[in-house]
Amino acid sequence: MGAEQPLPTGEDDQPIQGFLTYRLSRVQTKLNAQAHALLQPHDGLTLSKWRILALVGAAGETRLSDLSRSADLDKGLLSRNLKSLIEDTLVASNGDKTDQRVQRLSLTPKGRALFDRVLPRMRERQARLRAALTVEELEALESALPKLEAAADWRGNPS
Amino acid sequence: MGAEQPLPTGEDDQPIQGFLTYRLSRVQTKLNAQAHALLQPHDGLTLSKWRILALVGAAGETRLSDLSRSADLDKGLLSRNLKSLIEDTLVASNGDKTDQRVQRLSLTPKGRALFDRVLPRMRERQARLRAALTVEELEALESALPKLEAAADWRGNPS
DNA sequence: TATTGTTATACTCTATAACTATA
DNA sequence: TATAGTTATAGAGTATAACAATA
Repeated sequence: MGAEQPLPTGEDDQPIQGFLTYRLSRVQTKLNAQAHALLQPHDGLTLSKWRILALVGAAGETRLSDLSRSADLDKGLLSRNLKSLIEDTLVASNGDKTDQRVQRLSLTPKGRALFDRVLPRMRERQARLRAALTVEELEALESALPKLEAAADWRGNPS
Repeated sequence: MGAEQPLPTGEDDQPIQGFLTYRLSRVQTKLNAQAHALLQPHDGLTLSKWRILALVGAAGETRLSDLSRSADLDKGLLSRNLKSLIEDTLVASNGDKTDQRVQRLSLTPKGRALFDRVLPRMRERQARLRAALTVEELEALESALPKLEAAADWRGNPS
């Protein structure tokens, strides 16, 4: 067991409300509620469904395994949400001729119409969120997020 | 602004993967998984339970309605988690003499011991997350989060 | 009437894994 | 053996609201 250097915390008595993760979580909760409120009037879209709809729409044509890899989404979640989107005739699923395991996914006209109706609202949301920040904050945020994502892999020493 | 074309991946229409909220959500998912992994070995604490335990621990003595207000937590969530914490004899609940609706909450010795055991690990986590960022990123993040929280109140124009 | 706290309902999300059918 | 995708399960978070007891 190597002696580890204590990390410079600087704020050793910080209460839990001050934890970065606590405040991130609060913001995330509010952002989710906002997304829910914006999406709900549109065919009862959930955030997951909207994201999948948008990913399929952006890809033009894709498949479940590609979405799972590129967007780092669970394939079970994808499968269940896609099933629902297909039942609502928002997404079309067509068998691939050369690989019969594969379903080729694309938006139906109805799905495309929904996508085109919702996207501007979600873009406006993004624009408003960005507008609430200074350029410096925005840039720092963009560079900080992948670092936090990487640091979230730490799992502690099994002491 | 001209008419926007929802092209597959143009330059001025940012794909959904680039949305700030999308990336925040990814980070949040990983942070939650990290917290879960760190807490799980300690009496199967969930993140909610840990937070409530920590809030009670920090307050010394408090009550459900105070926690709900100060930490902006749902009282149903609080009640259910507290019930479980009380069953595990981690939190003590004592009736208030002057107001019989109120339960006064505090940590039991067992709860205090768990708190004291877990807190250093969670502090180290915070320190590591902070250490992954530059001072500028950290400061920008701290000033950006409340702004995002406020901007998340926007609900769109009912067009 | 308002507040404190409990409980019920219902849905979503996350994680895991068993399972099939193809390749 | 590996991959594509489905399905089941279970736990956790979230939102809403009905409800009882007390103030």
